[in-house]
Amino acid sequence: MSLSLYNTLTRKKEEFSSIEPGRVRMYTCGPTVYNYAHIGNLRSYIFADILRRTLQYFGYEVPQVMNVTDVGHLTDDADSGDDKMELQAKKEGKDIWEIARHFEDVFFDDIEKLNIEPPAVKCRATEHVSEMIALVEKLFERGHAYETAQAVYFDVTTFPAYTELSRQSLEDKLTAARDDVQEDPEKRNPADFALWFKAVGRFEHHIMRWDSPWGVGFPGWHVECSAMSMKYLGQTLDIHTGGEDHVWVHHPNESAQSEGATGQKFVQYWMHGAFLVVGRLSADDDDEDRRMGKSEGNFLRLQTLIDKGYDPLAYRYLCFSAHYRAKLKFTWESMDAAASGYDSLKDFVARAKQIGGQEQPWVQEHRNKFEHAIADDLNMPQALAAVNELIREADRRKEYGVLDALYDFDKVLGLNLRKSAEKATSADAEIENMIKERETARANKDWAKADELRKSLSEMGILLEDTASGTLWRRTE
RNA sequence: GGCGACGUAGCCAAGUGGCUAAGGCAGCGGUCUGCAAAAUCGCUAUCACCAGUUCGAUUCUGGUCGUCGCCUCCA
Repeated sequence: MSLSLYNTLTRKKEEFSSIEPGRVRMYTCGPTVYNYAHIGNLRSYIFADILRRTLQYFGYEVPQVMNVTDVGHLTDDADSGDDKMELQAKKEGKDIWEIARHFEDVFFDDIEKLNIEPPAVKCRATEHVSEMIALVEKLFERGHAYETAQAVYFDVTTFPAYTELSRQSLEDKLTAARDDVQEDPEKRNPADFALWFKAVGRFEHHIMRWDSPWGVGFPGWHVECSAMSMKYLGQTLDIHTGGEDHVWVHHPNESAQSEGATGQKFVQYWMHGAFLVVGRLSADDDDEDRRMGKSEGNFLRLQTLIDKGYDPLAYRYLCFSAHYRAKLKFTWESMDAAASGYDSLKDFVARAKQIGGQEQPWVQEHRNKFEHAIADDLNMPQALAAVNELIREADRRKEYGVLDALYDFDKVLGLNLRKSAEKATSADAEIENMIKERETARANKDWAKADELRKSLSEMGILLEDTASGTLWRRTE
C-alpha cells in the first residue's frame, strides 16, 4: 500500500518514499524545557508518534531523533533581559540546570504515560554546542553569516529559498516588525536571525554561556536543531515534524542554516501538527477557542487530566478524533466523550478475549479500511471509525475472532489494547469459584445469592455481564 | 496592518461534483434481560449566509458574516 503524506513544503499530499529503502530518517522538534508541557504541546508529539508508528507498520525502520532545547531563551519582557529559564530558576530558587533537567524528566514521563515510544536519540542542546559552533563557522565560510557587536546573524538575503516553506515574503515580514522588539542596529535585514548571542549588553549576565570564536555567549534558537539533526541523521532528513507555528520562523531558519552550511537539501518532507484549541472550560469562561498557552490562563497539563481521573490514554484517544492537520477543540465534554469511547473499546477487547474465535473473512474489509485510512496522510478519525465498525460488526455477528486485527491496529493506535484485555480478564481461583457458584445459583433461580455474589465480586473489582450464552466478567480497575 | 486556516447534528469531528453526508459521545424510543450491565435496532444535519460556474454543489469560484492561528525564541 502506498503511503501518502502531506508535505508543508508543497502544500500537497505526496506519495512517500524514503531516501534509503526501508529506512526513514525522522527528526522531531522537541520541547523547550523551561516549563511543563501542556496537553496542546503533547498533541504534537502524539502526532509524531502516530507518524512513526505508521511508518513502522508499513515496514520502515525509523531512527527518530528528538532534541531537548535546554538552552534558555529570552523572555518576552524585553526590558528584563532575563531568560525564561533563568526567570523560572529565580522563582523556584533552583539552579538553572536543575530546572531544565526537571522539566525534561517530567516531559518524558508524560510521553511515556501517553504511550508515545521514545525517540531512538534524545539530544540536549547544551551538549552539542561545539557542533553548533562548527555549523556557524561553516556558514561564515559560505558567506551566510556576519558578526555584529552583539551577535552573529544569518543573512537571509544570501539564501533565496528562505521563503519557500513559509510562503511569506520578506516584505511581509518587514511590515510585521514590531516596534517594541529590541533590534540590533547593525542587523542587515529584519528577518535575519541570530546564530550566536554574545554575552554583552542585555545578555551580560546570562548564566548559560560558552566560549566561541565570537566571544563568550550562547547559541541562537534554531541552531541546535540543524546541528543535532544533521549530526545524527545526515545532511538530508526524510521527515521533519513540528507544530504548525514553526512553519513561519523556526523551520525556515533551520532550513536556511542547514542548507546554507551543506549546500544539500535538508528535508524531503516537512510535516506539521495543528494546534489544540481550548473551548469554554467553565461557565465563567467567556472566551472561546483560544490556543492553549502558557500565558493564556488555560494551561492544562497531562497531570491535570490525571488528577481529574482521566486515563492519559483517553487523551491519546481524544487526539485521534480529529485529523492532525485540523485544529482540535478541547472541552471537558469532548474529553469525557473520549474517555467513554476508550472505555467501551477496552470493554470490547475484554469481551472478545473471553469469548474468542477464529478470524472470519469479513474482518479483512475492516483491516483494509483501517490501513487505507492511516496510509492516507494519517487519517486517524477514519481509522478509528474502522475500529468502531469492526467491533460493532463483531457484536452484531457474535463472532469475536477480531483480536488479532485489533492488536495489529494497536501497533499504530498505541492504546495498549492487549495489555488492557489481559488485565481485565486475569482472575485467581477464588474469583473463578465465586463466578461458578453464582452461575449455579442463577441456574437454581436463587436470585438473592446470585446478587450477593455479584456484589462481592463487584467489591473485588469484577464486573459481571450475564448473556444468553453464559456469564462474562471483566476486571474494572 | 500583512499572511493563512477554518465554519458539517446538543458536543468532538471525517468526508464527497450526483448514490443512505463516516465514527465517537450525549439524548430519546424499542428488542434482549430475574434484576443489573452490555449488546443490538430505530430516531435526531435544508453541511454559516449570499451569489456564480455546472445538467447537478455541502464539495469548485467570488463576496458577506463569524471564529482561530502566524507575523512575538509558544507544539
